[in-house]
Amino acid sequence: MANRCETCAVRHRSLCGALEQKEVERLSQISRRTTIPAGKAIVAEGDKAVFVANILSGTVKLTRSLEDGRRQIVGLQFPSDFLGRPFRTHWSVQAEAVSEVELCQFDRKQFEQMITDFPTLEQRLLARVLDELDRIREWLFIVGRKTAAERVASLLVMIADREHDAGCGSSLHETVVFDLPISRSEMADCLGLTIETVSRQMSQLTAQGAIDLRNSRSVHIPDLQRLRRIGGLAVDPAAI
Amino acid sequence: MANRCETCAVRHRSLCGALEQKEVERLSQISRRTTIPAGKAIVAEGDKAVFVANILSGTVKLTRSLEDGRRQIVGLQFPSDFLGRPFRTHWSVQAEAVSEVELCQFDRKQFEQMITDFPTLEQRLLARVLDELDRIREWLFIVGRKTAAERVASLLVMIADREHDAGCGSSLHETVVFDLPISRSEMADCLGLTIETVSRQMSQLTAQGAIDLRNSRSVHIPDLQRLRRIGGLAVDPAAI
DNA sequence: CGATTTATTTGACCTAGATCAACGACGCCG
DNA sequence: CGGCGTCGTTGATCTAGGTCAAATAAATCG
Repeated sequence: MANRCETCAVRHRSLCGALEQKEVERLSQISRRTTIPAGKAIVAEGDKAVFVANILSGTVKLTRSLEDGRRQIVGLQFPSDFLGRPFRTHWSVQAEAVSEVELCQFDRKQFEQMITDFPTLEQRLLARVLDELDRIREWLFIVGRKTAAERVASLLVMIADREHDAGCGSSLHETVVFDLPISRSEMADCLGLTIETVSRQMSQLTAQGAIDLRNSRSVHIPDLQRLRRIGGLAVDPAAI
Repeated sequence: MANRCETCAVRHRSLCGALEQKEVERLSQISRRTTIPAGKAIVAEGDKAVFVANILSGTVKLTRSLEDGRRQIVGLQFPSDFLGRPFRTHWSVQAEAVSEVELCQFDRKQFEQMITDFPTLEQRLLARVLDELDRIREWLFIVGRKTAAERVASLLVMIADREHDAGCGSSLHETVVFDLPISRSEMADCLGLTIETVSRQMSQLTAQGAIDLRNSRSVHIPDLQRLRRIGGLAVDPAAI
C-alpha cells in the first residue's frame, strides 16, 4: 500500500522535494517501505537492479571487494540520499546496511518512467549524482595521497559535516558532537588503511586534543576547523 | 560562428548523439571550438564555471592537489567525454590538457537551458555521469586496496579499454597495441604511487612478458585477459 | 551476574613502496 | 654534431603503515 509522503522524515531533503503535491502522489503509489537490519546486505555486486530507493533512516555503505578479503568502502549514504542506479540493469557495488536502515523503494523501471515524465525530478537526481561525483573525487584524492593521520581527520570531518548536515559553515571553531555510524573496521575500509592504523590515529588525535572520545563511537570535536587543518582540508567547508 | 556538427568526429558517441537534427542545430549555435595546447591548464580548481564542453580530441586530466605538491589525478577524459559541471558555479578540480585538446564548448547557462528543454539530452548526461561514478568507484577501490603491481596493470587495462573503446569483450586473450596518453608521472598521480614505483612495475610487467614496450609510451599487450588477472580485475570486461 | 564473544587499543616487528641518488635515453636547439 | 634539459630506469636505503600478537573493554547471552 502507498505510504503517506506528507509525513516522510526526508520529504524535502530527498529527491522528492522536487515534486509537486500531485506528482508526489503518483510517486507514493509506486513506493514501498522496507526495513533492513544492521549488518545485512541490501544488494550484492552483480545483483539485478530491480529497485532504487531513498534512504529514510540509517546508514548504508557501498563496497567493492576482492575474493581474498580486501575490501573498500566506495560510498557512505545517509538519510535522504538516493540509493541505486537508474538505467543500469545490474549493481556494480554491494550495498550493506551499517545500522538498521529504512528505505523507500521504487521499482526501477517505474522510477525511470517517472524520471522521464518529470524533468524536475531528473534534474534534481542529476544534481545529486554530480555532487556525489565531486565527493568521491575528493575521496580518491584523500585515499591516494594523504597520510594516515590526514585520512582519519578527513573522514571525521566528512562524517561530522554529513551528520548534522546543516553543515554550511556557521561559525568558525565550532564544536561538534556526534556518534560514529561506522566501526573502526569500516573506517579502515573507507580509508584504505588497517583497523590498527585507524585506531592508532584516533588515539593520536585524542592525545593532541583534536578530538575527545567518550566511548569508541562517540566523538566530540572541540574545534572543527582545527580538525580540518589536520586533515589537510580547505578551511572553508566545501559548499554542498 | 556555429560549427557544423554533421562533420563532428564525436557526433554520435558524445552527448549530442541524443539529439535530433533540429536540436543539434540549436546546440551548434551556442557551441564554439577551442584548441588547448598540451600541458596547459583548461581551468583551475575554484575557477568560475563559465562553460561546459565535449572533448573532440586529445586527453584531459582532472586533478586535485595540495599546496605541498601532492597531486592526484581524479579523472581522465577522452574524446567524446563530457567536461564540466552543470548547475555548479565553480570547478572543484583542475582540468589540464594532457595532449593537445580540442573542445566543443558551450556557455554553461545556455547549456543548462538546453538540458531543461531537451530531456533526452539530460537523460544521456545523467547516464554518462552515472557511468563516470561507477568508474571512479572502481578507481577508488584500486587506489585504496591494490598493490603497486595490480594498480599499474589495472591502469593499463583501463586505458586500453578506453583507447580502442570498441572495448566490449570481443575475443578472450586479445592483443592490444596503443600509445599511452600519459607520462609516468601522470600514471603515478592516477595511482597514488611515485614515478619510480610505476617505472619499476612497468619493468616488472615487461620482464613477466605481460606487456611489451617498444618505447616508453608505446604499449603492446599480448594478452589482455592476463593483464586483467594481474590487475585483479574481473576477467569479463565490465560492461560499459 | 559471570562466561563468552567481539570490538578496540597497544606494542613489537616487518615490508611495500617512498625517498634519495645516479645514470641512460631521447629530443631540441645552436 | 655536441651540449642540455626532460623523462624514464635502476639501485641503495629508509619509513609509514602493515602484520602479528597480546591486552583491555564492551556487548551478548545464558
